[in-house]
Amino acid sequence: MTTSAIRTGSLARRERQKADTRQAILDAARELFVTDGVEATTMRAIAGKIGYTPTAIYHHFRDKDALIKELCMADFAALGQAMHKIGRIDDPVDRLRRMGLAYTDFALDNPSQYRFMFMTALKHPLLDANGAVVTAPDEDAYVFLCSTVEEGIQRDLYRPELSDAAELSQMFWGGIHGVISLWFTHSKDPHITLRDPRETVRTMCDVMIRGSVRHSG
Amino acid sequence: MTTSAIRTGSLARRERQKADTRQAILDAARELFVTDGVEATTMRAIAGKIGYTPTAIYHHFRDKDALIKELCMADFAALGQAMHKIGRIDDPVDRLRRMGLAYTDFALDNPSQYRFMFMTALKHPLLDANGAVVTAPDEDAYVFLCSTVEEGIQRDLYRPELSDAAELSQMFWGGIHGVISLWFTHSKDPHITLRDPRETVRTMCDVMIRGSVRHSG
DNA sequence: CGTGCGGCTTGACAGCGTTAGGTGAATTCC
DNA sequence: GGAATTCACCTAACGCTGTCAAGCCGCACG
Repeated sequence: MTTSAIRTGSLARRERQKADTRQAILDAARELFVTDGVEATTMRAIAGKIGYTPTAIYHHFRDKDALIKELCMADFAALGQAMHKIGRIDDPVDRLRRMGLAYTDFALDNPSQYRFMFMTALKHPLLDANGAVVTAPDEDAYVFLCSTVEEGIQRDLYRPELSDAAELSQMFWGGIHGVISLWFTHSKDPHITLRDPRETVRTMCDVMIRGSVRHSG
Repeated sequence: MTTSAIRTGSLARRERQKADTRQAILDAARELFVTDGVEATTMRAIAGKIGYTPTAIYHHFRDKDALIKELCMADFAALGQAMHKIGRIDDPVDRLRRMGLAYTDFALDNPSQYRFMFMTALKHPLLDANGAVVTAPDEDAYVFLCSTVEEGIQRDLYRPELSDAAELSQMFWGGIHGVISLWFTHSKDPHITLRDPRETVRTMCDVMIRGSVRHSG
């Protein structure tokens, strides 16, 4: 009894300590990724920031990619949460517009995360600890977008030729994503002076919605 | 006279040989960049492909970035040329639509080039051999886009509140760019099945133009 | 014929992600 | 209580990268 209680207590403490270290790695990595960028952040820098050797990280994460993806998943969850806050709005078209603006805010407030989430191709699909393909966390936000568009289609709010919810969703998503990513890659380009991306996205939402709905006159 | 003729001849040959080597480097780099990607292509691989030592490249280009940019500039020129082929179309709105489709074709036909041209941030601005800031070659296509939009505004083809040519241009450009870049980064994502990007761009052009022009009923 | 220029090579450096093998303290077993 | 075991972490190294200082060597020139 006592031994078992001690054992479980010891085990629990050990696991908690390991979890703490793991979290410390994640925190250090997140901070460096945000300030220096993902590519420029080295495993050695992450380890040094928390007083460990680089190899220690490999006891908690398979490789650098796994570490990045772990952070990425949390970001997808945060994005999904931001999207769901919009869920209350009744009119699916208005909801779509609000989602676009919220998505833009998320991207511009978390540029480093956004870059990795949507501007880099994944090498191998996300795998969890068991090696199984992880149900995409971004499915959350994307499915929410699709269902909002689908709802508008069902209610005959969009023009009849725009009946493909997936295509329409990808048009909206892609459009906003494009303005955002152009801002990230070219805002410091001396040759092109970009307008404020929030303004451009706002205009784009207005234009796209007006071009999509029925009785647009 | 004769000596001067000989000297110039020798010099010319030498310079031609150097230019040939330089071009060989560019050709090898281009091929490897396209097949393996820019990041995955090493200086050693480029040099090996044409039978030189890696350091030989540094006698023709300041560093890897300069080599990449040299290729990039040629691509910008090609894109500009593709855009100018559209220049004949009278109606600036129709011209805009055609430019969007041509831009999409260029991107999907030259994915590797496009990736570097518009999906990576430049570290330092383009410098020519003299160290002066190079007049942006992409200005060509971008200025062409802006002037097409501006022409439409001048002719009162767009809605009165859409009077900012730069914002409108960046909205069109960003929108199309977004669909394309989402395709590049997520077309192999098992969680999201993207529609054919050409189709999505076509729909987007229709929607955006209908949402932008006057008398849209 | 000597001299020098310059394209190219040799050999190296520092840094990267990553790995095999070892250390030492905490825990468990007898 | 002493021995055995576990395991988080470290030491040392590997192969790779972009890049550079110094030297070689053939060709053009005085």
